[in-house]
This record gives sequence, C-alpha cells and structure tokens, in this order.
Amino acid sequence: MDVVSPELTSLLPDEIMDTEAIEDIPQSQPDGSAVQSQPSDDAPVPMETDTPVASEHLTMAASIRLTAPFTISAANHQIILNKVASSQATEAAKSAGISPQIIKQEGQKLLVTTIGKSGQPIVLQLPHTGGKPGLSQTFGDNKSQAPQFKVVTIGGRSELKPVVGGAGNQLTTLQAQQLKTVQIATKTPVSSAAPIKFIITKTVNSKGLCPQTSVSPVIAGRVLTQTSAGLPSRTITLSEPHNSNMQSISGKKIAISPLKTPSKVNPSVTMGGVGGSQFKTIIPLASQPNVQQIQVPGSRFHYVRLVTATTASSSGHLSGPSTSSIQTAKPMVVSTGAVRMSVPIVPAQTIKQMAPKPLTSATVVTTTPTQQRLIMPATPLPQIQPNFTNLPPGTVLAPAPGGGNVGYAVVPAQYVTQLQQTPFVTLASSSGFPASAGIQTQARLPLNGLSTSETTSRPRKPCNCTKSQCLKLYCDCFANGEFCNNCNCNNCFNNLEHETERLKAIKTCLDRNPEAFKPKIGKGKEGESDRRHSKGCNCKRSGCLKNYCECYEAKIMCSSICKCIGCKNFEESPERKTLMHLADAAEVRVLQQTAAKTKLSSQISDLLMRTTPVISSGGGRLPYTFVTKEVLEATCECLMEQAKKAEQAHQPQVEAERMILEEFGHCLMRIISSAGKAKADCASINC
DNA sequence: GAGTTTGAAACT
DNA sequence: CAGTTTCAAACTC
Repeated sequence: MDVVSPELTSLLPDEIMDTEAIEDIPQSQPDGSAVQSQPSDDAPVPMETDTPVASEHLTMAASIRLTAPFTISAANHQIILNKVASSQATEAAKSAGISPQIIKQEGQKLLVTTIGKSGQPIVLQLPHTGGKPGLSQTFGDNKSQAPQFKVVTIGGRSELKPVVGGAGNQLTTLQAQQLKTVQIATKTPVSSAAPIKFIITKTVNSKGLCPQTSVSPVIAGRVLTQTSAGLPSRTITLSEPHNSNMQSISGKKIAISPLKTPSKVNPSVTMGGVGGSQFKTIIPLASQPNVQQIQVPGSRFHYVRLVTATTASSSGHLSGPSTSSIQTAKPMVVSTGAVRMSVPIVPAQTIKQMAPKPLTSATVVTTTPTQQRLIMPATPLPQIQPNFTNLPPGTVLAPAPGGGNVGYAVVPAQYVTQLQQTPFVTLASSSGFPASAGIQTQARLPLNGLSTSETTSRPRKPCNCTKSQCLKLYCDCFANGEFCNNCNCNNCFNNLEHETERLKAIKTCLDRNPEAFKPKIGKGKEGESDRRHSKGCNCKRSGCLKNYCECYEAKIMCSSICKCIGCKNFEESPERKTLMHLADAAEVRVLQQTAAKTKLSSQISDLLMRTTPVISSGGGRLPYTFVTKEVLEATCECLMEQAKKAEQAHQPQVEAERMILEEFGHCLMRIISSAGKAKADCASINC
C-alpha cells in the first residue's frame, strides 16, 4: 500500500527508528498544558526496533485546534485538516516547546510550528480549495488561497522564528488536554547537523464534536517550499480530501497496543511525547480511519480511538481509492516514549462488540493464546495512574462505559496480531470528530530480537498458577502482558472480570521495576551478539544448560552480566556443544522417522487400495484378511527397524531408502507367500 | 501424574 | 543491597 506521498517519502529517512536522535526534542512544559511525555521516556530502551541508521529526524509539529476532522491520507497523499475553530494552538505549541507559526488564510489559520534541529522548517501549505491543488505556497506566504484549512508544520526547532504571525492569528488558549501530538520521526535528505523531527500536534476540542455538521471541504494543500531562515525548503503535498465517516465520540476507545512479542515488549502509551520522546515510528499517509478522542483520567494526554469506518459516511464523499475506509483493522503504532506502541485500528463494529466490560477474555480478546493481549481496565481508576511508558505489551485502553472521554479501550488481540504479521504497522490518529480524520503511520517492527515470523508462530503455553492469581510476574501470561486464556490456573485474576486488580498489579510491578514488562532479551551492545539477556541469569546449579536458565531458554549464551555459577552456556563449552549436537541429532531423527513413516504408510495404503478390490472380487485372488492391521503394523515395524539400522550405520538417505524399500519388498513377499499358502490350505480343506 | 529441583520474583 | 521466602516452570521418576 502506498502510504506515503512521494514528497513526504523524500523527506523520510530510510530508518526512522533512531531513538537517540530524538532525545533532542524540547521537553514539554512543566505546567502540563501541552503534551508531555512520561518521565521514563527519557531513558533509552534497548529495543530490538532500535536502528542505528537514522541520524536525522524530521519532526512535523502541527498544533491545531480542530473542530472538524483531521486526516492524513496516505493513499492519495493527503493531509486533511478541517476548519479551525479557534486559534488556541499557539500556546499549546509553545507549551510543547515549539514555536508555532500561523498562516492566516481567509479566516483560516495555519499554525506552523518548528521543531527539531537546524531550523529547517517544513511547511505544509494548503492550496486553495478552489481548484488549485497544486498551488505551492511558501512558509511566509500567508496570503495563500487555501480556504478551509490549516496545517501544520514542521521543521526546525523551537528556536525558529515564526514566519508568519498575523494579528489575531495568535492562538490564545488551549487546554492541555486538547492537544494531541503525533510525531513523525524521519530522516531528511537534507543535510542537517542535527536530527529533525516531524511532529504533528493537534488540539482537540472535546466539545466540538458535531457529527454531521462539519461537512465543509477540507483543504488540501501542497507544501512546496520551506522558507524559514533561508534554510532549504521542503514540501509536503496536501490534497483535497473528503470528509470521512462520522463517528460519535461516545464509546470511543483507544487501542494502544504495543507489539506483543514472545518475550516482553514495553509499550509506551504516550501519544504526544514531545518531550524527550524517542521516535521510532513514521507516520505515513494512509487511509482514513475514524479516530475518536479519549481522555484518560488524570492524564494530560488525549487518546484517540481509532476506528475504521465500515460504512460510508453521510457527510461528504471521499474521492479516490485512497480515502476508502478500511474494512480490516490495522494496528497503529504510536511511538512516543522510549518504545513504540501500536494501536490497532479497529472497525467500529468490532469495538462495539468488545466494549464495556462484561466481556470475557476468550470472546473478546482472543481466540488463541498467541493472540492474547493485555487489556487495560475499562473503568476509570483515578487512583491508579498507569505508567504508560511501561505498560505491558498489548495494552489497550478503553473508555469507561458511559464515562464519556474517560477510560480505556479494549481491542481484540487479533488486530494486534496483525501487527506482528506485517512488517509495517499502520498508525491512525485523529480526534473524535464527526468526520473522521486520521494519520497513519508505518514502521518496521522487529520484535525483541526476533523476526516477525518468529514471533507470530510461537504459541504460548498455558499457565498453571495457583497462588499468584496470575497477577504477578510468576505468571507468564501476565508477564507477557496477556490475558490468561485456556490456562490451567486457579483463582485467576488475569482477565477482564478483574480489571481493577489487574491494573493494580501492573502498577505494582512497574513500581517495583519499571522494566518489568520490557523485553528481557534484547540487543547486545555494538559488536556483541545480537541478543542477550537484559539482566543476565543467576543460575547456580543448572549450569545454565537447562531451561531453568533464562538465557538458555532464550537460546542465547550467557554474557558478562550474568551472575551464574558454574556456567556452561558459553560458546566454547563442550557441554553446551554436546547438548546442541544431541538436540540436533534428535531433531534429525524425528524428522527422518516421520518422513519414513509417512512414506511407508502411503505405500501400504496404496497397496491396500489396490488389493482391496481384488480381494472383494475373490476368484483366486489373495484373501483380504491377510492385509490386516496387525500385518501392517508389523510391516511398519520392520521398515522402521530398517530405517534405524540405516541411521545408526550413518548411511546416506539414499541408501537408507534403498534398505527400507528392500525390506518392504521382503515384507510383501512374506505376505503374498502366506496368503498363497493359506489359500492353498483353504482350498484343500474345502475340497 | 506426583514429586523434586530450580531460579526468578517477591518479600523482608 | 543481601538474604529469605514464594512461586511456577522445568525436570525426574
């Protein structure tokens, strides 16, 4: 799927996962008026997703107060922003550490903010809707014809001065929770000493949800130039989109679902991590999912429910295939904290089904253990403020039933699973406005040192917890951020029915160890092996050659950080080599035996198929009773024995097959001989 | 399947 | 931080 416009693509880095470079983002204001990342976000996380490639980041920051949909459509390379109701984004932008710039165009305001380094702003300009889609406009060109819309910008850091700041264009007030920020980390082709970040910040007016009212055309613009401070210009194209499906904000849910890995993944739920965030996600322009605003109690952030409309909206029609709604939920990845989080885009119908709570984990969340995901409580828990930067993988936020914007959302793990199944993840973000708006992001998501294929094909074993209520890290399900499903546990609280307890347990774990839900097996340092245990093992008696050892279990060797005694799990360890050889030999044997069995069974079945009609016909043929189950089993045993002999003699496969076939021939001869003899006997008796 | 061993997690 | 206890998985019989 073409999710990024050519223009934008040119601005994006090959790798957008460089977290270190992103740390340069100005921290959010202490007053919390703007988006603020979690404190723990500052710490780099040894995620497998880290890539050393990206050195530059482009941050697009768009602080916009929207009363209408805001959409970025990848398919047709559109960024759609609805009419700006007020100009309060400036302060929000300022509070976010960026200097907003506003371009006023016929009553519309374009807030341009600069974030990043080198003062290289990227301007998103809106061509006027009147049929000049290709109209380019420079940063300072506040006389743009674009009527309805405003966008946002991009580019350098906050030290950049506003290019345009018309009187009355200053956004005055912005509620902290009305600001949404989506950051796009990208590598710019333009040489820049420092990383540039692309942040799209938008404000959300929770009261401005007028489902059917905002049909006004969205302005499509094309940013052709970047004219700040003589820096190289950059262009982003904004085309004229249609309003997408309308969604009521009620019942909105946000699915924040970090990658689920066989090991542990640390999700970060901060949507607007302006400060100290590490970006690993790029936001491509993609289809338009509906996004609904969600406010987490006590949180300064607004969360959104990403819903893919399943039916066409009554307001406006989307033109072009790119704006068509997605029928299949897609995960959304929001990278704001130290780690990326994925937010599945779930069809509204699906969300409806799983909404409020009385749903069981089996019916709502997953159908298979591998699809289990941790789900955050659907009820507001003011006393509990989850550390979103360390939530277990698969964490999903759902709104409280009837709780308005408060609460969390629940998303079926099947959608999260999609995240694992595809190297690209789509992120959609928007406000809960009548018309849908969305930003979609893609990112490559290696999981915990394992490829996606590795992570998807490994079902988890059911737990057998009895005393921990599955709310401690003893429980593998809980530790992996999953609900218990098809487990053998007793008194299990790791389910939807015990959301409160579960969230408390999560918080407790995080209090005790903020890294509790982060992957234990992560990348080693430069030059070291690809994977290693983050803490190292502490084995004393197992020699680190049994599954008691977490290193051995993860099929990695112990490292210098291990505190094990009598470790034999190192490269040159003869014990380890022996074990590996034995394991390999056993595996080979199993494979060979399986193959031989299959082949022989097939042959015998073939034989039976051919003999049966003959038998039934009688007339001097071999009696059917001679090919009995016992005879077959005996034959198979003979053949297996032959196979073993060949194996023990280290015969090549060809020779083994020859021996087996030879034995099979002998067996057949014996059967025929016996049958003939019996027939003769029978004939003599009858006579 | 029951009992033992093991080491991580939890607790003090 | 170290020592102890608890716990569930891994392992053995």
